[in-house]
Amino acid sequence: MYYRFDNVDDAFNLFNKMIQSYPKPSIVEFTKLLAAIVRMKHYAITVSMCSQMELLGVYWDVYSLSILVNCFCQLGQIDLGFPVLGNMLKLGVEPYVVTLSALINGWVKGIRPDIVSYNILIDAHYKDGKIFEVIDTVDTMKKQGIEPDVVTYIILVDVHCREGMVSEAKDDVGTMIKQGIEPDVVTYNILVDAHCREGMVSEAEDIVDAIIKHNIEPNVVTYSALINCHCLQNKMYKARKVFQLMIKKGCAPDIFSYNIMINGYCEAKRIDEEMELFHEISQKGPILDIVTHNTLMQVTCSFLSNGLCKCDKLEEALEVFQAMRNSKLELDIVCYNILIDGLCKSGRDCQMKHTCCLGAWEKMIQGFLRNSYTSKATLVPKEMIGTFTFTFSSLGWLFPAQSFTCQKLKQMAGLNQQLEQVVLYRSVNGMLCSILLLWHSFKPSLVDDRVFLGVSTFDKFS
DNA sequence: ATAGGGTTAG
Repeated sequence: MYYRFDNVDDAFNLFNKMIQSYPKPSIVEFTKLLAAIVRMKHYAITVSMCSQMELLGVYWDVYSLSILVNCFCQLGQIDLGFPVLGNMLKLGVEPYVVTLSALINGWVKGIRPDIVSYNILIDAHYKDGKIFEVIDTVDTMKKQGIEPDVVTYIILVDVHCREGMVSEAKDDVGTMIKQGIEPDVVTYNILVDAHCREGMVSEAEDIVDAIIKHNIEPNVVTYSALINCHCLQNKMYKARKVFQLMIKKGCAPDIFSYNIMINGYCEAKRIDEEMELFHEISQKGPILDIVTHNTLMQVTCSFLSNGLCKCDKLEEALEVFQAMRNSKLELDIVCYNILIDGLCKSGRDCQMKHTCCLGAWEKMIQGFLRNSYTSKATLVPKEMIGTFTFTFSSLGWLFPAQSFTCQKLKQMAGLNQQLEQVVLYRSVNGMLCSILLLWHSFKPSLVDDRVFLGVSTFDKFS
């Protein structure tokens, strides 16, 4: 049985029931719940739950550990995350030294890594840009008598594709087949996408034709990659054609396909068609997500640089932003960057900036409180850099490192005297991550670690 | 029950 939730709150409620029940549910039950939350891409919440489970003395197994480790990887917290894992497992080892290799090297109490553990680690190394480690881990795995499977090969194919080595990626697929591992639609999707990115459109189309002949049905990802390919070349009529073909073949467009189309129309400055499509999804399509909204904000903000209709366009972007704040959508770093960029371009309207800062503040505090990272916040020191106060905090868990955002904020702070303080956060491993803008209504004297330590201090602001 | 693919800012 799987869990499926419409929103995180329901999952959260169930989790709270589970940790209060007696006898306490088995790790299997917890794992099913965690898996459901991971499917909703709420990695930080999952980590937080794992940490509470540890306090309850739940026994970990290779499945639950894989989920946890994967969350760290998805959060881009490879260096930071694994020590926490080590700590959680009470290995009694110095923090910052232990990594997932603890699991791989068999240091973790009797839990043997399986093919999934290895694939997660291989993928994590790859996403971290450590290609040597990718190869190394594959070797280690083989030495342990675990042979690469289709997922392992897919990562290797992806490595070659992202390095622009498309023909090498094709060779990988040949090797797979020789090893008796049948490439699946995911494998071919990577190849199709890679060819599109290299501008080899007809080759991409040939691959799709070839896989159909091999009785592999293209799926929504295959079609989306092709659609995106045409969009990137500004050939919207072709994109539309594939979009319609997909529907005709009984493959329902998902939010990705719609977002790709909408973005394509935006880039082509065909706003009418973009809005038409937007209304189409609003009525009968999948639920609009953060990317859809961000794209809408982006298209209005893109007018700002042309020096056209400055204020009303920014007003439009702010309306979208407001709608997002009122929704259950979790605002992300791209959202803030688009808005901050728009604010910079549009001059220095205080009211607008106020809206932006307040939003950033509220969302971060909400996320922070819900994820209950209070204990992590106490672990970290504080330092001053330049004219800004950099405070170390666990807010980095909410947003990954973004130096661009920080630059924009500095620019903005310089422009606006009323902005009393810009506080930039760094995660423990020293990477710039989230931003918090403190508006003048918040007393600067409260700008210290206490601000982040929980509800009691938060009350002072609300 | 866990792992892999397609979208938005710079």
